Amino acid sequence: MNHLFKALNDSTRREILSLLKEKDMSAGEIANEFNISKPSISHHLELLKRADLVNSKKDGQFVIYSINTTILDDLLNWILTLKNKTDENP
Amino acid sequence: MNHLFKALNDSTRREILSLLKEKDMSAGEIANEFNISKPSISHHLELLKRADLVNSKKDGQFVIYSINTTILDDLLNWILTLKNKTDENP
DNA sequence: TGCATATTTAGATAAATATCTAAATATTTT
DNA sequence: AAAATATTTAGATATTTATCTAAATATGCA
Repeated sequence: MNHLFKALNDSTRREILSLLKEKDMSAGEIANEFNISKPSISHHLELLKRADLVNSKKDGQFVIYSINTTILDDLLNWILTLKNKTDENP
Repeated sequence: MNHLFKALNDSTRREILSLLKEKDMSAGEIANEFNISKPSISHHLELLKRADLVNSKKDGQFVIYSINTTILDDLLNWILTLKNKTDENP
């Protein structure tokens, strides 16, 4: 859960997820959407990967990133648990 | 949204929310649950308040904190939007 | 084989953050 | 009014983090 919250606590990374929601993209394509150096974007992608929010696969010289939303179910459950004052109404 | 993600990106603050889910507590009661100084807890509570995740009301010399989960609806929607690949299936 | 393109790794730096102790403020009690 | 209790504010410090440039590591192409 720590990795997940950490990954989401940055607007650039959240924007990357929004982009990947629409379509898979290479690291370079993603970097072109921001006024941030490619190494910085690479670092952000690494944190997203560590949180299991994105997958990557090598395609020739490119690395294609895709979103993985299954991990967000954990977050959904965490939130819903917090919203249920007790477990009396599950 | 920035304040919200920032507030949640700390395990102490998330634990505070879990405590407040069960019952309202004073700042001191909260602090007693952690091996962290009271000023540090006070700082965490301030960040939770800035994110609108908790409310506080003064009761004599005590300050009673309570959880506010309505702001979590924004987070829920943000997650659900991300999970819907397109808006074709709303 | 050698050059161009794509991405990551390394190392440096400035800003943000969690924590502490000491002091200030507010309230209650004696 | 003075002492005790509860909480926050101030100021300091060590760690984490986002960012950069330069260099290293793939891969593709001529």
